[in-house]
Amino acid sequence: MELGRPASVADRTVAVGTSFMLEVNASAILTNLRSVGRASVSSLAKQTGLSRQAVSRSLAVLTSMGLVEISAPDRAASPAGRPPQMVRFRSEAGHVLGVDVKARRVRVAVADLAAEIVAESTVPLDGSVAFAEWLRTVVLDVLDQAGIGPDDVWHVSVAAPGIIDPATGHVALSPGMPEIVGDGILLGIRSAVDAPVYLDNAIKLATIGERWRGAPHAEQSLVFVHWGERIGAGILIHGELYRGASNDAGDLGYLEIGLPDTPDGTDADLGPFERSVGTRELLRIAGSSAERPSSETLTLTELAAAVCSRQPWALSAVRTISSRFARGIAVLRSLLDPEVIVIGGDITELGQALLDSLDDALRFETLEQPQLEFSTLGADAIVQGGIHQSLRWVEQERFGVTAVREGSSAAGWPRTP
Amino acid sequence: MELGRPASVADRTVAVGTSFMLEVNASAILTNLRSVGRASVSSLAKQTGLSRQAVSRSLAVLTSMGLVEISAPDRAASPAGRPPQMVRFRSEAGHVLGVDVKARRVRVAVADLAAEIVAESTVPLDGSVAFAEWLRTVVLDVLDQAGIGPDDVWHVSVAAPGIIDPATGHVALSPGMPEIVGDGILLGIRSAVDAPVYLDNAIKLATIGERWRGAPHAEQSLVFVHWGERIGAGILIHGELYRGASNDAGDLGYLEIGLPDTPDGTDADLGPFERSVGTRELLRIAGSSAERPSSETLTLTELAAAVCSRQPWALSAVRTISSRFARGIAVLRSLLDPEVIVIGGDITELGQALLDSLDDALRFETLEQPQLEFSTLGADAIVQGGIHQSLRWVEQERFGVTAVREGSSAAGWPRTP
DNA sequence: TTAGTTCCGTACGATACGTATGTATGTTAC
DNA sequence: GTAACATACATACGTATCGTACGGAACTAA
Repeated sequence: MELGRPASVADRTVAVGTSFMLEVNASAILTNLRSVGRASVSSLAKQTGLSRQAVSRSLAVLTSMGLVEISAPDRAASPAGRPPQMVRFRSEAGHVLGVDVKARRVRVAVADLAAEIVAESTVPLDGSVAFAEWLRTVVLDVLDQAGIGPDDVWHVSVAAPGIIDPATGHVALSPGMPEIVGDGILLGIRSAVDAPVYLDNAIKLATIGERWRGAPHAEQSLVFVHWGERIGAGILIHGELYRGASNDAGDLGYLEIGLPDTPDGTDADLGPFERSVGTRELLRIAGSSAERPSSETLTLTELAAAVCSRQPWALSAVRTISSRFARGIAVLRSLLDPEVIVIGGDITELGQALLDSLDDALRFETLEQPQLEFSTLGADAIVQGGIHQSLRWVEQERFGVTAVREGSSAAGWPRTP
Repeated sequence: MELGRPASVADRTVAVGTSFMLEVNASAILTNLRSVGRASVSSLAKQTGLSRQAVSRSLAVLTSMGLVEISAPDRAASPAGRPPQMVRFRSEAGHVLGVDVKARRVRVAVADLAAEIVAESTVPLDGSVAFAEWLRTVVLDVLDQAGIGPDDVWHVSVAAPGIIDPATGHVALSPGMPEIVGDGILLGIRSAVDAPVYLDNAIKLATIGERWRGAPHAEQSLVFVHWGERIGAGILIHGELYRGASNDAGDLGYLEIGLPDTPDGTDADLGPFERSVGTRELLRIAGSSAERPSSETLTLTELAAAVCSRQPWALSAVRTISSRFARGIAVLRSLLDPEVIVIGGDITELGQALLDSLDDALRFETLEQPQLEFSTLGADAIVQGGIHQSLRWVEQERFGVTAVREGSSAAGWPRTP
């Protein structure tokens, strides 16, 4: 279930039989075709450096696997001469699911192999029925909506809040959703579809989503910070999610860097950094300002409105919290030096004023600072990250070249008897 | 020169011609043989899953390349039957250089392809002659001592202090060694041997060395902290060195986490963290202790002796600095969560007392803390890291399977006409 | 000396690749 | 409308690799 490649000595790829070459070439051709969508045989031959015959052979295999399709000749493709038959990647050959489980609702998206979302559904949680059983019906409903059967799903990625071991999919802790602790999600999904399931923390998958759809210019390193009452981060390094030794990397909330803190005993459920820069502290600072006209409990949306109308007391609170958060960014910068830091979570309600304020606070840092952005995907990032994660699995396990050892070819490729 | 693999779509490996299979298999066999040293043809066949003929064919190619050698039959290898001819990896077929340039001396080590050091030399710097020219003679001397010629060197890795761009090998800044700024090192090495040269910051290569020889149990993530007057770190993630967007990741010295600092203006050449926990501050704290008998300027060696004899004033200073450093470790932990943190640099003179003191300071952290170790390699780590880096280049570029495209096979493998 | 075991070498069929040649199907010029 | 041209497709042939099969070589043990 883990996507990392072991690459040990024993697992080194060995070519046993000439059919291995076909496998290698078909995989290369498929990759090429997927990147362009439609192409002629000749253009594929030119791209890969193979002869047209070799390309044709590979395409025959791919056609029999249902992955490509030969469509009508297209005279527009080459101005003179016989018009080439076009080859198309059958992105409808398989589908993947991205699932976002939250305390109040579950969101499921079905995407084809070109990452195009073909069906999507957000369903409020129904507490009257067992979670696994309920999840099963939600998934089956979306599949029905997409017009595909359970067998058409190749891989599922699920995001949920809490502490999750992605190797097993076991949910160890989920303060906001006790019903998912254990293997309830896994069981629910597996009862609906017969495909590998990847289950991970929501922030991790959101990070993948941001890298992929939100900030694709961050090739190598990206940090996604979820900034709300709680604060957590996902770290992408070398284009891969980095989890750390205890599956705990990016635990910004418990960062302790000498910032002002609440008195002992208050907000003990939060970490030091959360107590200092989380939205709860922000609302406390802004709400208790002497200049503020009202004295009712302040909400984030009200604060955002006040910031928007440039109320001094609101701007002042944002500046205070920004300067504290900037200290955290500076620490992140000196240790990790990421290309981009993407900020998501409730705090983004504050809009450009917050970004400006952060930039001001970081202006005095000596080191070159990373690019700072708000998430452009918002809540979508999680589902998108799941889809991307699943498609990466498909690429590696079903489209990738398999290590042929001791005659046991891996799944996906047909044996030529 | 960069070892990372681009793996773009266009560069995807394509099998053009059946000789590709031989290449794949020979590479796999070579890897296998390298891991065991000596093996019979049959055992290699069993290991790789290939037929004996295929193994023999590959071995013939490898023999013609000079990489393997068929030695006398060994009756001990199989108790009954005809004794097998043994195949040996010719680790003397090529050599790599690890070079450690420091302000006062240069250290050069020659290693064979089995990473065995065959010659080593540490030469004090000679300021009377141009640096590049001097480096050239040092390198040639060591090669002479190893009994090999310049053509037998396949790759060189050089470590130097300062800000270095490993992509170009250009030294941008080196406060302690102005003579190496620019391309002096590159020119000196290249005038001695005709091989690719990798030039990087010393801490980075030390990190690789620690991972490889010092703490090989840290498979995935390791942070090497150089702790002296200055403080810097190298970060290994996913088994790879992580540099960050500005080639600046792990810049611990400029970490600012609210620790006690010197008054403004003092030690302006150091960063905040260095001013707070570096050896200069340690000696200042210990030296100004009222309990200390002498009032002369304290050296680290004297302090280490005092710690060893359990002088209260020395232990107290170590405790103070440890608790500050532990704060930095905690930050590192919450952001990066590495498996192991290896500490090197002058501070290791203090020995076990420092480690104990750090453990005490970290005991109260809520999160599970990473394993804390002293470097077992010391100054050797840099040269060892260089050798490892070079051998990795050799593996990828000369032993690895090359993407065969448009008939242009990569270097190393013979064309079969 | 003989049986058993293991290794080495050659022969054969299968498969994939590239090159070469011929055929099919379009556009363009007259 | 027909000829010339350009491109794509299809078939045939030679090359190289692999695996399997079989016979000879070398050594041990009875």
